[in-house]
Amino acid sequence: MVKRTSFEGDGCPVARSLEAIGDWWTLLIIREAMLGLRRFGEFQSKLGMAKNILSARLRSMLDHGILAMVPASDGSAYQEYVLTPKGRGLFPILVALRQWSEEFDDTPEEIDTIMIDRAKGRPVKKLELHAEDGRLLSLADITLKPRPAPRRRSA
Amino acid sequence: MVKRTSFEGDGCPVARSLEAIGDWWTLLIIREAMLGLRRFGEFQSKLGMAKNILSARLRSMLDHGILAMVPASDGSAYQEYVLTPKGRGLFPILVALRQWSEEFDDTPEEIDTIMIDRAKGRPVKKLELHAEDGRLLSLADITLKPRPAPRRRSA
DNA sequence: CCGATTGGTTTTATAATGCAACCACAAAAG
DNA sequence: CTTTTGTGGTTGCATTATAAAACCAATCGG
Repeated sequence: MVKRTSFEGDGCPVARSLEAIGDWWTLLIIREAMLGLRRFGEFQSKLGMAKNILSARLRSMLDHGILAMVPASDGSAYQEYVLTPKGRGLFPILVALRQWSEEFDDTPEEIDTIMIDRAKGRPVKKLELHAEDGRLLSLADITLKPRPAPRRRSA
Repeated sequence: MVKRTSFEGDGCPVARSLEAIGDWWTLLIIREAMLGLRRFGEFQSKLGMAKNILSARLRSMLDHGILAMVPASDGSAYQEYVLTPKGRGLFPILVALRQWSEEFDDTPEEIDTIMIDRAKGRPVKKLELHAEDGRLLSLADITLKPRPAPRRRSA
């Protein structure tokens, strides 16, 4: 096999995510969907991508349950692509990508938008990872452990 | 041009991140680096990827300042790849990817590891996005705004 | 009903990926 | 110090993905 290796069977949850959203365009489509775009043509003109690629990505996201097709919105007979809860669940990933650029990009002056708290109009804070007891955690504070065996009925 | 479209000039910080880490293998290499791998052969055998691809990805990450080469560690004359602060800054992205799988994967029983707080041995909480005043924010609570013009000396 | 727009599919060309073979140099063995 | 092994790659070729453009059917606006 020379096809692009699939991570489907992999037990690593990072690999499993990448299997669904790890290609070039998917996250950008999702970003636009989160900003309110819904129609094929909107995505295509906003992102400037080839229509066949967009078509393939949309279908893949439908298959993965990230997007769903809904009948209308205006009165037309066309369909629209909307995020499912699973799709909206990608929000922290986009925030993490954005904040990494904001913090480490070599030419941050080229970044043209900032994410603000709609209620107050103020920039948001950085994503935080906490322990159960509330302590703020960083890379050095965590480790991986095998998943506990699933509960059997008579174990 | 038919080459894979580059997001280099794009002002969107998500696109800019993807330019650096948006390909198939990069984040998996970084995951392994965060778990302690440092040598070419370690990455190659652990990930099972082609050596030329690994070579290209490592070079790209060096160029992007995500990895650095350091001379030794054991006494040998070989070199090792270690994460820079910019590379360690990718940690929230990996956490976000992991947690998305944990929450939305169709077959979560196939996920083989969980992330735990090293100090307490307990699972970590979900990533949280807060406003400056501490309110927990979700997708519906945020919006984007053009980046404020950079301060000029005599403005 | 006629033309334009929307939402794609098909075709064809190029770039990226995967695998295997090869190679230089360091390290270890004799 | 000579041979052998292991590390860290590069090179060549087959396959796959991506891109751009042409094409096409259904829908909508008048």
